[in-house]
Amino acid sequence: MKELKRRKIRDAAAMVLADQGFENTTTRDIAKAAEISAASVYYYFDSKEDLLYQILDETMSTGLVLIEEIEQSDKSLKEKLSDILHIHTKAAVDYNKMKLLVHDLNSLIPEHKEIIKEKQRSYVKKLIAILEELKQKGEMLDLDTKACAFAFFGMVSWAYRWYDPTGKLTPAQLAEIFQQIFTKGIFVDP
Amino acid sequence: MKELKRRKIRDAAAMVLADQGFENTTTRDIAKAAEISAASVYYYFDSKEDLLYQILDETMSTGLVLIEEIEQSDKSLKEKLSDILHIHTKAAVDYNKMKLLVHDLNSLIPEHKEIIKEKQRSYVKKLIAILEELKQKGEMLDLDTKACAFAFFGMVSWAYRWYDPTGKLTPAQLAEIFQQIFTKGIFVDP
Amino acid sequence: MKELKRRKIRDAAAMVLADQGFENTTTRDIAKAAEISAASVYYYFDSKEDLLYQILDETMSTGLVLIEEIEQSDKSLKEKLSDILHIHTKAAVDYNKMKLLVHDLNSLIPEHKEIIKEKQRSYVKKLIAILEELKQKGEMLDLDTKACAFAFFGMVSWAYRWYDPTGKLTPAQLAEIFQQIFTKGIFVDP
Amino acid sequence: MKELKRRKIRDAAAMVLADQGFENTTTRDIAKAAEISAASVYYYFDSKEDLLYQILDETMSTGLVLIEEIEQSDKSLKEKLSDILHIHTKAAVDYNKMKLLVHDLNSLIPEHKEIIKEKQRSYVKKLIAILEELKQKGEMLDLDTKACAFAFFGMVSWAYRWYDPTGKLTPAQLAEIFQQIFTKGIFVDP
DNA sequence: TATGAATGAGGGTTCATTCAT
DNA sequence: TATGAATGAACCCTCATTCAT
Repeated sequence: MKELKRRKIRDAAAMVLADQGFENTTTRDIAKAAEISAASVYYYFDSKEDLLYQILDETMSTGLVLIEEIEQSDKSLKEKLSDILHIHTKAAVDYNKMKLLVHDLNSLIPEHKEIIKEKQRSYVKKLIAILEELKQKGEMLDLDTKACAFAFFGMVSWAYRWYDPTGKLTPAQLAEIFQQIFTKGIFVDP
Repeated sequence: MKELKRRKIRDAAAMVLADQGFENTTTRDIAKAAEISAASVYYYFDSKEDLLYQILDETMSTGLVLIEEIEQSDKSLKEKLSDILHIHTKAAVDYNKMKLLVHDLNSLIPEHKEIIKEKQRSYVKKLIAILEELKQKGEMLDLDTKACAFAFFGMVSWAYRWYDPTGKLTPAQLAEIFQQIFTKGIFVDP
Repeated sequence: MKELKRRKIRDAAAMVLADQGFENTTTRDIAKAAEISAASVYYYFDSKEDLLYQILDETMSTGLVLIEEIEQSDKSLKEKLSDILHIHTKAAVDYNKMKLLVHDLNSLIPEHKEIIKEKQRSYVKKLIAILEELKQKGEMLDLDTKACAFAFFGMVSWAYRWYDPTGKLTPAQLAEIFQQIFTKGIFVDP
Repeated sequence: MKELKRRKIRDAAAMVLADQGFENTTTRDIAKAAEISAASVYYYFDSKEDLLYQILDETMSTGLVLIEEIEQSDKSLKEKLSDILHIHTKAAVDYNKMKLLVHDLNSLIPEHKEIIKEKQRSYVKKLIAILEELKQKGEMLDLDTKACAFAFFGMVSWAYRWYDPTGKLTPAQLAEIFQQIFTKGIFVDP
C-alpha cells in the first residue's frame, strides 16, 4: 500500500524535478504533481533530498540489473556491446531519468552521492571490460578503452538534450546510428 | 577600467558557479571569489542571472568565432571536421565553461536563454552543414546528419565529466581518439 | 476502563513532558511513551494542552488534599509546618511533577492556567495562614509572612533541579535540613 | 557600532523571550521587539538559539564577575555571605534574566548548555566554599553545605515567580528577610 | 567606486489535529 | 476502541537585492 503510493509520488516527482531542476522545484511543486499536500510528501519521504536519492537510486539499480543481464548472457562480445548500446539509448531518451542523473547528482548529500556514483562506476566498468576483451582478441583497434567507453556514454547520454520522441527517428533507429558511428565510424572506406 | 574589473569578476564567478552550480552559489560566494563585497557585484552586473548570462554568452560567442574561422578557412572538409573536433574537445575539457553551459542554462531568464540556445543552434548547424556536404560528395555514409552531429557533440562534451587533466591523456590525444571513433569507428576492418 | 487507560497515558505523558518540556515534546513522543498511536491520544484527551492540564490539575489537587489534611489535623502549629515541609519536599523531589508545574504552566490556555494558579494560591495561603498564626502567638519573628512562605517554597521547590535521588541524602534528611534552615537558620547561636 | 546594536537586540529579545518562553517566541516576535525585520536578526546573530545563548552567557558572566569580586574582597565570611545574598536577590528580582536561565536552558544546543551550566556550577561552588569555611571555623551548624547552598539559591531564585517590584517590599528589604531566614531562621529563640 | 546594513519573499520542514475505516 | 493517512498552519532560516553613505 504505502510502497505503492511511494512509487506514485516518486514518479510524479521525477517529472517535475527533471523539468525544473532540483533546486528550482519546491516541495509544494512536487506535492501538486503528486496530487497530495506538501506535508504528505514528508509522510512518505524523509526529505526532498531523500526523494531525489530514491529516484536516482532506482534508476541506477534498474540500469545495473539490465547491464548485468547482458554481461552474463552467452552472446558474443559484439552482440553484448550492441545490446548495451541499445538499452542505454532507450534510457537516455527517457528525458526524466537521464536529466536528473546528469544535472542533480550534486544535490545529494555526500553519502548518497557516493552510493550513486559507485553504481555509475560499476556500470562503466562493465563496458570497459567488454572493450578490453575485444581489444585482447584483436577485434578492436588499439585505443584507450576508458576514453572509448566514455565517448560511447557521452554520445548516447547526450541524446536527452536534443532527441525529440515525436520526431521521425525512433529510439531503435537512433541506437543503430550510434552503433554505426561507434563501431565503424562515419566515413566511407577508401 | 570598469570593463576590466567586470572581466575579473566574470572569471572568478565562472569558477565558483561551475563548481557549485548556479542555484547553490550565493552572491556572497561570488563576491568572495572576486574579492569584493556582495553589494559591489551589483555595481558591475544587473543581477546574479545577468552575470551568468554574460559568462555563458562570452563562452558561446568565443566558440562561434572559432568555428566560423574554421568554416571560412580554405581547408578540406575533413580537415575542417578535425579542427572543429579539436577545438571543441579543448573547450569541453575546460571544466568551467562546459559545465555551466550544460547545467545552468535553465537558470537564465527566457529571453537570455533563447539567445544562448540560438548561438548553440548556429554552432551545431555549422557542423551539420559540413556533414551534409561530405555526404553529398559521397565521403560520408548515409546517416542522419543531425544525429551524427549530436553524437559528435555528446561524445566530446561529455568529457568534462570524467576527463582528468592531470592524467596521462593530453587534450590533443583525447581529440585524436574522438576523431578516430567518429570517423573510423573502433572496430578492426574485417 | 477508559479512565484507567487515561491514567496510564497521563502517567506516561508526565514522564516525557517533564523530561523534554511541553513544547519540545510531540504528540508522537507522548504516544510512543504510552505505547499507543498519536491518533489514539485524541480519543482520551481533547488536545495536547488538555493532557498537560489534567496532569497539572491532578498534581495540584493531590497537593491540596494533603495540605488540607495537615491543616485540619489537631497537631501544633510547628508540627503542621514541619509536616507541610516534609510533604512538599517529597513532591519537589519527584522530578516530573514539580518540573512540569514550574516550566510548563504557561503552555496552558488562560482558562486552565487560571484554575491551576488559583490552586497554587490556595496552597500558599494555607502556609501563610499558619505563619500568621505563629506570628500572632509570638512564636515567630516579625517578618513578612508572604515573603517567608515563598522563601520556604522556593527553597524546597528548587530541589528538583539538583537533588539526586541516588545520592546519599534521603528526601527525609533533605526535609530535615530545610526545616532546620527555615526554622533555626544556619548560624550557631552566639 | 555593530556591537551596540547587537546589545540592543539582545536586550529587547530578553524581554520577549522571558515573557513568552523560547519555544513560544518566534523570530518575528523578537524582531518586532527590537524594531527590525526578522531577517535582520540573522545579520547580527547566527540563529535564534545563538541569541538565547548570548543572553544567558552574558547574564552568567556578569554574575560570576560579581561573585568573584565579593569572594576576593577582604570582608568577613558572614559579610561575604550577606553580599552574595543581596546581589543574587537583586538579580533574581530581575524577571528577565532569571526566568530565562530557569526555563530555557534546555533550548540551547548541548555545547552551549554545557558552558552555561559550567558557569552555574562555578557560581554555586563559590558559595559552598564559603559555607565550608564557616563550618570549619565553627560558625555554622553541621549541615550539608551543598544542600544549604541550594536551599539558599532556591529561596532567592524563586523570587522571580512572585516578587512584585511595584509592591511594598524593596529588593533590599527582601534580601534582608532572606538573610534573616537563612542565617537565623524564622523562630523566636526559646 | 565601494560596502555595511537591512529586508521581502520564499522554501524546507514540523506538528497538532482530523477522519475514514 | 484504535490507527494509518493526510494536511493547514507555522516557523526558522536563507538569499538576492537595495540603499544610504
